[in-house]
Amino acid sequence: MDKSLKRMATMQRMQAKGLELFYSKGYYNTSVDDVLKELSMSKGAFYYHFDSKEDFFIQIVQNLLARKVYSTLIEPLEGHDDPIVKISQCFEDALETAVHNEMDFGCILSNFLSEFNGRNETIMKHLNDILSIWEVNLVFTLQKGKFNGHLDRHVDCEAVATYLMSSYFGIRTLMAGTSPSARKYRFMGQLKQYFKLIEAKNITA
Amino acid sequence: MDKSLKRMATMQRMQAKGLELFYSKGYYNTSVDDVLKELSMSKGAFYYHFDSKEDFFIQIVQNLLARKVYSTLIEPLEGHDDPIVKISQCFEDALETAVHNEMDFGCILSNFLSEFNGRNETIMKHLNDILSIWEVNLVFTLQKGKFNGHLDRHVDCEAVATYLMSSYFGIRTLMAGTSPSARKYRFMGQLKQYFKLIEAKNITA
DNA sequence: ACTTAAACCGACCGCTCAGTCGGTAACTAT
DNA sequence: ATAGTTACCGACTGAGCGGTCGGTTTAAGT
Repeated sequence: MDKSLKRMATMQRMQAKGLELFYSKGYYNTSVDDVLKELSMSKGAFYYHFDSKEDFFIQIVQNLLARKVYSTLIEPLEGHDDPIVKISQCFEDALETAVHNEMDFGCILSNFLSEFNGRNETIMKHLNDILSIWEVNLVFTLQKGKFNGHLDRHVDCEAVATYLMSSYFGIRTLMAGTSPSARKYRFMGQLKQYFKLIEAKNITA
Repeated sequence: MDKSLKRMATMQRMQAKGLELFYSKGYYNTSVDDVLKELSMSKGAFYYHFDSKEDFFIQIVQNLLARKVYSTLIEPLEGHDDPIVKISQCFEDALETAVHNEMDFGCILSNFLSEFNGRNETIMKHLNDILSIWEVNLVFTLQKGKFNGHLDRHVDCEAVATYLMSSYFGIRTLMAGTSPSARKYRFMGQLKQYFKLIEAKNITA
């Protein structure tokens, strides 16, 4: 399955730089030549490894974005602890990287969803795949939390997942504007208020 | 202040079609010729009325987007009734138009914020102006609600506004993907749960 | 009828972009 | 050494873009 190591290494380099530029300048606003210039490589090298700009992007989505979303937004939720604590921490960490202008992979996903929506069916399909993996895992984590007695029995896990994803994507759009760290602080405060609603009620002392 | 009526009418037509195309295909993915083709007009007409594509877009933002955001997201909040009821209804209405694939101006704003972030300072400034007008009015509405006894005294109005804007922008990104009406339903349910947190507590019966 | 200016036309320019192609260097197998 | 394959080079093509400009139409004023 692994082609020659050299090939893999080159493709990795190209994809990493590609993601960086596509994220910061947008897909349609980044030319293949922009990527190649930063890598001091030639058109020939690019089209030797990839069929087209679109193919290049899709491979980036599958090889880099999907893995990173998994490792930053899904993996941290594993285990049997209180899902509220883990989701809070997970969002906190993700938004903190966003404050420092590093690549926040949830934000990347959200940006690309906006950029390709209604413009490129093929790419949207791949992005929506990642989105639904996140959604499924969030729902699963919440259900497990309910089963383990961390969440209130009446909680609608699908709805909570939708709401959490919404607020996360939205705060990233807002933070891109002005005063990101103040907005992050306010957001996390309200998120924790919201979490109080769905945590298990200690009706019996 | 009003130039000749003909001039105004033509510019209006161009701007309306421009917004429609920029919204559905994105700014960078829509050429001036695309707009002109749909209007059966010529390059000359376009550059007679507008300095550049960017100038054209900024005028659209100021003349159409700003007004529409105001009339759909801000004006409905006026008055002295319970802000929770009004904000709920306002979001409900905006998301309903979104379900039917009509132009939802909050969504347009959110999309453009994503598209121009880090790519065009000038345009971002105009978009952020609209955003902060919305924010200021939300905060004001909430504070008034607190004063009128509809909201709990301990509510942090800035934080609630940030949280509301986040969730609204986010749900629009999500709804663009799959099953918009199911997501809208789940979202509104959780939003109403959240509102229970900030409404005035009837501690005294 | 003549003048004038606003409104509009569309060929054209310079440039950027995705993608092509004939060539070459480096490595590997025999 | 030779042949074949992989990896890479960079000039080039053709389409599409934003923007220009000389010219034409329309309508109002006199």
